[in-house]
Amino acid sequence: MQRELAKTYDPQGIEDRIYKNWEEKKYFHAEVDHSKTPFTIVIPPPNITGQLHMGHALDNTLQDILIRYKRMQGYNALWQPGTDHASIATEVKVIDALREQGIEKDDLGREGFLEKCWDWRKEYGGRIVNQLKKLGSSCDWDRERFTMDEGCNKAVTEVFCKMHEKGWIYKGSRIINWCPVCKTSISDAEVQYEEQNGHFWHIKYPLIEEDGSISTTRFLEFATTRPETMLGDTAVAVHPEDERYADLIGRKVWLPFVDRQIPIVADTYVDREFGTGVVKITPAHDPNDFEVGQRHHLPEINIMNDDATINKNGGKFEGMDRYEARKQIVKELEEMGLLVRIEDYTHNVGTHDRCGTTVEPLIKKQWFVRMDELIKPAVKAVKEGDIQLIPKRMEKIYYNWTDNIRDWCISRQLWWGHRIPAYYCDECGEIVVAPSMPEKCPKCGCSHLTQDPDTLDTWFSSALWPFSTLGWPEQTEDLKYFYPTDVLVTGYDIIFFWVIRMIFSGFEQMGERPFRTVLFHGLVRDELGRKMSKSLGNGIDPLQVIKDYGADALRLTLVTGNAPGNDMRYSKTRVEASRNFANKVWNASRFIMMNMPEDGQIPDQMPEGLLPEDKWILSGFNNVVRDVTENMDKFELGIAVQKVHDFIWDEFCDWYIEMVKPRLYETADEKSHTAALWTLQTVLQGSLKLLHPYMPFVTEEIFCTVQDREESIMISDWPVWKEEYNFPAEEEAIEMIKETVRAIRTARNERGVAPSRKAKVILVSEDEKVRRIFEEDRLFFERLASASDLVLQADKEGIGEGTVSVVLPFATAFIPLADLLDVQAEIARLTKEKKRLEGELKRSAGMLRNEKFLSKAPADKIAAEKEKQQKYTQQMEGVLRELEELQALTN
RNA sequence: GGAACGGUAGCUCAGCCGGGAUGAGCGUUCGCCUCACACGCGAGAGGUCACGGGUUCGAUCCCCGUCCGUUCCACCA
Repeated sequence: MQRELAKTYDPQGIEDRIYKNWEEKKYFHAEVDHSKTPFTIVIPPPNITGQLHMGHALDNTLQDILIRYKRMQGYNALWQPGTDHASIATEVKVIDALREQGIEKDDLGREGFLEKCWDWRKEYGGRIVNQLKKLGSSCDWDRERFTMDEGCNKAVTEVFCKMHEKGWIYKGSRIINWCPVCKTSISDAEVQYEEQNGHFWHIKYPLIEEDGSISTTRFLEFATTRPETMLGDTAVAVHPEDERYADLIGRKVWLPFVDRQIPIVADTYVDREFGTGVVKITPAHDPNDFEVGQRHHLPEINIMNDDATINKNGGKFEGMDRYEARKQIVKELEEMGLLVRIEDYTHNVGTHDRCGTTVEPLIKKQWFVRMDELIKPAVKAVKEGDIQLIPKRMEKIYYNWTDNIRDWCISRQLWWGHRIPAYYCDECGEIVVAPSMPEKCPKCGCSHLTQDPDTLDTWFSSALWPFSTLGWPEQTEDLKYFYPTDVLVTGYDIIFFWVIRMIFSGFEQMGERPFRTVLFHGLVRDELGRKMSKSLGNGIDPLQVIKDYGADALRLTLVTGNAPGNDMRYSKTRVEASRNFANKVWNASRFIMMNMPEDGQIPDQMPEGLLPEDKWILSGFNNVVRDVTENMDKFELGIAVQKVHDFIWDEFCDWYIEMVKPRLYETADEKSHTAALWTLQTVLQGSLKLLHPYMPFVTEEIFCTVQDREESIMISDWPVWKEEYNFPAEEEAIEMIKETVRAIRTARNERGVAPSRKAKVILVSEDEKVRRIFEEDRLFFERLASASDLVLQADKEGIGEGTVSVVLPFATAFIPLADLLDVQAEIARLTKEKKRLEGELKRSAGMLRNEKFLSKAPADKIAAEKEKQQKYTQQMEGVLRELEELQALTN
């Protein structure tokens, strides 16, 4: 049984071997089993273009902890994995890769390009999956899905057709956000506002006089950040109650360059206080102007091509880039005397979150999802608590979005994605939405139809993920059994993109919430608190961390000391601390293995003759089991793992193992020896189980390989609180000894006594119970307190001068160290102690003298305070006695 | 403009749904290579819990205000 084990735990190699074994044994696989309760998590599907970053590492660590915990608790735990086609992200990458080979997207044509995308997916789609495995993720890989696999495609088509039929998906001309580089529309959620330094150009348009001539004296002045849009102006607006312009409403101004006369309209949208109180109106290129235009039936003049160059509506500026046109227009306005001044101006500019290009709002015919009705059940579910958001404050962010929701633009002018199942009749233009190409046009009967060239927003398919992965639209057994899922774990940054859309899709398609709980986590930032980003180059590669420190260390680091929804900082020293803990666990186990009997046999059941320290640690373990389980059920994973960590290190290793050593080295008492071994083994195993969800590899390595056990820890039973492990009396007794040991150590330390130098300890206590406790535990007490001999007595009989005294509430310990005794130093030490006790007694007395406290505070608080006071009083008496004697010596 | 989060030991952060700050890791001081572990052991030092009010017998915790930091939403042209 005894074998050579490395002095330090080295995760390299071990982790891969263990993971492979888990996979081979099919431990991650879940099947419908009505004898068990399901527990389901669907993975936020990583992009196929993705590389594992710290955000993924955190997200998947949390999911793995939950799924492993529930699996051990006996749930039928399914972690449904898969990847996302990531429409635009992938398309951009493929285009870039092709360009390096000198190939343009259009050269290949749609079919050819899509082939390249699928090649890409084949090559890189598995990469992130393998990286998730390195982390230890216990996903059911047999069920791996892809947002563009056959089933998901079917789900997308089904939803599109159903919602179209219901009138909730429609095609319309609306103002949308356009990316001139990606040449596609994007949704509101994909627009990122960035503060930029720009200019505010103050411009004036001449008034058209009554006789139709262009005035040379009367102008209407306004300001704009985008002068080039004036080419598309179809009005200027003032506030209806603005006296300055009251007489001008209904008249016209002259628009230079395009030589157009445009009306002055009155609209409350205008803020009289801002600038001159005049706004130019460009309905085709500004969302607010668009609305003004609708109200006043203004023409919408699009002045831009898809690449943001000016189109033929821009007259002589046709063909110019938007910024070039801007420059030119400003210059010419100045020459015409229509430029009043230029002001520096900092404002927010909408950019495309993928490529950073400034988006252009413009009018396009696109497909939209009507949101007003769809969102209602999603709001209700959160309001009524059917879906719980953790932390709760995320609800405010959620409602902020749902309350101001706008229709969702879902069509994209991209090729990689789900092609919109709409077909146009080449003859009559009829639109048919159907799962597949109709034989002929239902209106004119001709057989020439063309499918809509656009694809869907990538989030359209992700929104269906919780049920499409389980087989929907088929009514599969999996779907009935595993849906709704239990927990969704994700970052708060995709609450709008994904979480909300899954919720309303779940209600709409399944008639039920997609998950009960959403556990949000924050961002992993760098050591300086900055966001990790490619451009900053401050990203930390989790795979490198795994290589250097092990997956367990990384996982522990990511979950320790972090509360839901809060951002955290990555730091190397924290990973090192985690690695050190893995090593600590390893060595504690190594110690136990080294002391196992040759045949490895220890009793299964609790043996007779457990000593107080055995009962103490068992009781402590029992409490940790209860607390940790409670914390985990509340998703307080950081707190839970802290408790496991502290128990293993501070209680089990630092105290219990040290207490038990004499019994292991001196095997004279067989019964005591066996009791110690059984306790060590029982508490170690239980602790490993509690730790397993967090640190799956090291716990498995010890549980299986080191302890030579067939069955994996990951399918073992989660510990439960047991009455037979509950020993409150021993807890109290051992705590008393610990306190004494610590006080003696401190006193010796202050005297500069080396630990190797042992001295006699005389413990004086009138309390017979106290003396009995120390008598029973003298074996380890002597060792821990560096006592050569422990003498117990009821009074100070026979204690001579030259002893260091350590005053405790229940006893006083005397250490004869005549040669080292410095009376003045002793007096100083005791005086300090006296001062501390005086402070405590004052506080306590103050509270207990306060009649309002006595009359209003709960009884248990009062009792607790009285107990404290008594304890301090006793200790104070001892300190004063000792001080008196020492002072007598000096006289 | 609206909102949220954070301000606790030198650093990074837990915690506190009102009752002595025995908080954690790292760092630091002193002593130890003590037969599991120096990725370690023992013992310390270190905090007006941002500031000002209020509620309360009692506030680091609840309420209001202020300052500082971060973020989200809106986008006044």
